[in-house]
Amino acid sequence: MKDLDIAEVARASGIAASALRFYEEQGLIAPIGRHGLRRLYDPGVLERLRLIQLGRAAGFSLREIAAMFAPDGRPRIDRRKLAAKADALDRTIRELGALRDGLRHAAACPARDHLECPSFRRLLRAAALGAIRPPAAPKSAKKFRRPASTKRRPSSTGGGRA
Amino acid sequence: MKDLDIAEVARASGIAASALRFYEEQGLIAPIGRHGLRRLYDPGVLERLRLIQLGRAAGFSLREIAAMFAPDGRPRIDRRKLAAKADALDRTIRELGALRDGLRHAAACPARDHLECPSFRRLLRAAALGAIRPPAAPKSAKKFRRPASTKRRPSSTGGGRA
DNA sequence: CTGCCACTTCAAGTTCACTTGAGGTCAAGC
DNA sequence: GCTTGACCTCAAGTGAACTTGAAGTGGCAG
Repeated sequence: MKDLDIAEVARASGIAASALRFYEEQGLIAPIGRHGLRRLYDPGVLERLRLIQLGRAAGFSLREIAAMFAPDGRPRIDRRKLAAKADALDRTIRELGALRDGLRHAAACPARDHLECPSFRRLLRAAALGAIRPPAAPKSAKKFRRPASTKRRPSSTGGGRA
Repeated sequence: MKDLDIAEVARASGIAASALRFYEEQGLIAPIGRHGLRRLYDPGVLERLRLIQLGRAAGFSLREIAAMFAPDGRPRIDRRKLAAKADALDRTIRELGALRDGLRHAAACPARDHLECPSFRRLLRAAALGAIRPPAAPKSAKKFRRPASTKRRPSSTGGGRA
């Protein structure tokens, strides 16, 4: 395939060009070359970006993601850490599952005060078992400059605590 | 039960006193009174804090959480929004599940370059289907005020994009 | 009554992940 | 050959969620 310029990558990945440059600065991606000043990207960068987005969604910091990617390109990953992360993710998933059930219950439960509902409290208690590591909060989302859609609403960030 | 002072709440919840004051400033919690200058909390605040932590883990911003709590105290929640959030959570959970599987696979797969492994690529593709909303990044996690340590290493935060 | 020190307020600082703005370059179209 | 404008760099700004520091207050042990 032909190489892509930054605008094409931005369009294809849904990631702003400024963010792509930032990722490069952080060592997460790299262009294969330049055409004049302009960066040229191998189409494979799109897969890498998907991996990055995924990692972010899972609560990894860019630094952590960079660490599991290796500076040179391919995902040289520490298998032990990977397994540990998978376990952590599993816990998070279970907690989020409990939260989801709690939300659904709250949406359906006729009780006026959810904290009075025994089943809601049970879910709450179950979900709160593991020390939760809050994800990071996106800022706002500017998009790159597409006309419609892309609603971008930050989510949250957190201060995790012991 | 007896009322708690801020240090007790911090200890019981695992949330720093400074964060509790911050939450109060943001309208997320409130003391039931004061003893002199000192805040006194109803033990019920602990449940509220669990809910807040859970919400943060699920990717809600403090603002969003405050919105679903109501300024007066009880969780007056918009059932429609709740259901929508549950659906969004469900998508996130599925994506994280795919990511977890991908991580586990990567930890076990003998292929040197995971991107060359068809099953890893398939997982990647599956996981990337939904536009992912990255969570927020906790700053560090200071704990409340333990003597040593507190190394402060942030984890991640994210900028989501369409 | 004295002193301690946990608690208080308030402003400023920090981290993360980007975005924005100013000023510059250059490939391509006219 | 000149203009255009997408792309460039670099510094500074932004927002979220807290933390930190300085200066003050007051309950309570002694």
